[in-house]
Amino acid sequence: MLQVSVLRAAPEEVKQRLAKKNFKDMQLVDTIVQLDDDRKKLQASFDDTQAKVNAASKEIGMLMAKGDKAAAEAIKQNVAGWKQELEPLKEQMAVVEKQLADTLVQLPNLPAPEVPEGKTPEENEIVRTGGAMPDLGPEAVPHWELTKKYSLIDFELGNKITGSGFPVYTGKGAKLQRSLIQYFLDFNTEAGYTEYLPPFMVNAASAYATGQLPDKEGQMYHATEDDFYLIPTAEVPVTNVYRDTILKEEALPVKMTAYSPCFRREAGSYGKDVRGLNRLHQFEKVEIIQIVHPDKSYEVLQDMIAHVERLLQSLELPYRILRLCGGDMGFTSAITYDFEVYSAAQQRWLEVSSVSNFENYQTNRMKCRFKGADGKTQLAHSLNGSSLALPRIVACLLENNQTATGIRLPKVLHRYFGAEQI
RNA sequence: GGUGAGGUGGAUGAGUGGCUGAAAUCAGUAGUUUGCUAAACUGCCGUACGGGUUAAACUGUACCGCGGGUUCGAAUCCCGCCCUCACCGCCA
Repeated sequence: MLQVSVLRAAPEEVKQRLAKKNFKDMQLVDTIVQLDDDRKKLQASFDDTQAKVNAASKEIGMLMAKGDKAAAEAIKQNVAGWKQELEPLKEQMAVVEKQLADTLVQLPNLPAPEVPEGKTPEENEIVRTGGAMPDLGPEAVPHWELTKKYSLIDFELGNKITGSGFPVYTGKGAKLQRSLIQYFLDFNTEAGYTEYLPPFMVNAASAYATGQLPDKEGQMYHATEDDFYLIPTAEVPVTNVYRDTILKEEALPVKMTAYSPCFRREAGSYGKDVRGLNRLHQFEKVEIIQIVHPDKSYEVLQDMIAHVERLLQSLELPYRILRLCGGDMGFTSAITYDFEVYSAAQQRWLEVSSVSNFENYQTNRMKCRFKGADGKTQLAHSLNGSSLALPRIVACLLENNQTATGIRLPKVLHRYFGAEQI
């Protein structure tokens, strides 16, 4: 969440930047500043009164020790009065603090200056395009036919076992998943990321810290008996490794990578968007996460983009990198670059990665700080990106590499998959 | 799931109602001294939210797993919850 100090310092500038993100509820900014004023006043008066109570209590203790019971009793009368004053103050403070917290989380992160103006995905900016477009013959088919033809994925079986959006990978299809996960993790750890294998369910505090709650509650599967949430991405458990911690400056940057299945309810999706592997309720993904010094986060963002780009290049897929416009960005992000690969048979671009700098929006919620050389603690910056989400990569690999005799695999996968084609 | 024992500052660990935001030791850090692959001594060394200051200094409040309660006063007493450990049960 945003820091109140930022809102106080320049409320009008904050509003302007929020407007770029297509945020409408501008009076919230003023509401927050007002609530914070109220909070400060209440605390000042509460603290003053409490100080009197504390001083009196100490005095009572000393009088009792001396045996001056009468004097002690007299002071007790005063204390009783102050305590009555404290009760309503305490209640008001709790109310104001809750309002402040509830309001503050309604503000999205501020977009970085270089975020393009725009409200819809059409207004995203294409940064660059890479890889060679395949030249498929007219007999090319979409991946949902290929997965059937080669017995790689059984969507109907998934329907029976669970429901739609829960595919069952079989035989070489399952092995391809495993190969990709293994390859992606190796690629990341070789670049200095430490591998984590996190829990696939988190508690509410963790979901709140990375911003899934309260904003996207309906997107997550919720195990109500134990109040756990199935993770929508490994970002949630892995970023929370550093919740409520104060790092040493020399511990930065923290670089983490993790494989996990991702669970998303995707309520309201339909049509060709959800056909085959395009959108699932459960899918596999490898994520990269960094926690860095605030001065370095934009440099690191470029590193992460280059890292994901190299990974896509190694898979020999045609791709493009988009800089998302303000209106299409996520709630918690300051800037986001999406990676899309071209699905030759569907003739459309499919998102396979999203690399974002959250600046201190997540770390402020998480209370993830570091102690600088000057001894002061300050919030770190957090970033993350997919490297990569599997389903659409698989869709493109299958479609773009289909031949009359089978499906070719890119060189880097040969040793993981144990064969050069399917 | 059951029974028992516990959860104190970076670590170990003292503290059963007031003089404890918390002993002591270790680690960390600044310095002094002696000098040589280091030792001794001294100071400093939690977090959050306020007040205050150009910035400090200084100062108020809260925090000893979390949340309530008793009391003039709670790390200390009571209740609920969470977690850890041991044993039992169950089990990949």
